[in-house]
Amino acid sequence: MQTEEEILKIKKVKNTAVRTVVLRHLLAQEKAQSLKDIENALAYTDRSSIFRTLKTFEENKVIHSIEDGSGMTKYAVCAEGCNCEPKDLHYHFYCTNCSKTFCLVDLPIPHIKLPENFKLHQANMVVKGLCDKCNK
Amino acid sequence: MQTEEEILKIKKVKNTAVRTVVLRHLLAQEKAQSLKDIENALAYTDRSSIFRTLKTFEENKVIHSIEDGSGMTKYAVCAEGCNCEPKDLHYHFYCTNCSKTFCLVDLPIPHIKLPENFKLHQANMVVKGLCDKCNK
DNA sequence: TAATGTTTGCAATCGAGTTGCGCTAATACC
DNA sequence: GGTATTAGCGCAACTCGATTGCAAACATTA
Repeated sequence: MQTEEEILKIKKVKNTAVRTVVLRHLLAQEKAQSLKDIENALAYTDRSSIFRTLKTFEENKVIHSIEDGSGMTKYAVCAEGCNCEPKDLHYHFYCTNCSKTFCLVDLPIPHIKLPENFKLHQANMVVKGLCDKCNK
Repeated sequence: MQTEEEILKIKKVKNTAVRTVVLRHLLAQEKAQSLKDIENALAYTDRSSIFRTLKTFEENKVIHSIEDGSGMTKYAVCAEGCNCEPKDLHYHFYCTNCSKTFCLVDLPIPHIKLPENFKLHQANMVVKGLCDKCNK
């Protein structure tokens, strides 16, 4: 397990107080977090600072973002060695009851045969339903 | 090809002027449409009326919605016989250049093995890149 | 026809995301 | 060390898609 400092160093992102606490929070969660989730967890850090931190992290592939259809973009730390290329992508599961988003990292996305001359760059795969806790 | 009236009858949605023009517009497009797209196309129909019409259509499975990550939900008419169940789902392609969303209806979603006790209800699969027109 | 329910248009509101700006901290340069 | 330059931060304001309250118009039923 890498520390926040190690991750930032590897991804060539300068370390700051805000970046450390945001990344620490993301590492501590097992579910992808929205801007609001992070804002609530870090009471003394401004929303726009968190927002810009997330942008920086995403540009430098520290984290990846997920559009789960909840209306809020969620963020999760990339796995070690991830370059956010199609081959690094995985499915996400969004629980429609508890609104949590799970990274299904063990479920790689199969090869997708696109129509002629289409070029694949990215993918956002979200399956929705009930998670184990809500499926009672 | 079914007419608007036939579709609404089958899906048990009462026909009205707004519903007819919205559905006609959606049927005439080959790309999924956003609320704004529809609003622009139907100059004399109020946005909130279109919005509520889309909600009604979605509830009654006349259309399905797609979150393509553009920030605007897009809508497309369901194929005949579609019940918006997992087996009816398909991938969508979002062109990051022209912002158009394509339904890849010929590309069914493979069976997804979820973790223990997770229940699949829906899926929102969007691959992103360049469409044939923009991939030059 | 009267009563009731549904649909529509307008205006206002909500909320996630984003930006401008001034201050402060860090870094580079002399 | 001292000063100039750059980067990061916090606050407040703003954007824009989505949503709602309300009253008028329309449709349905008794």
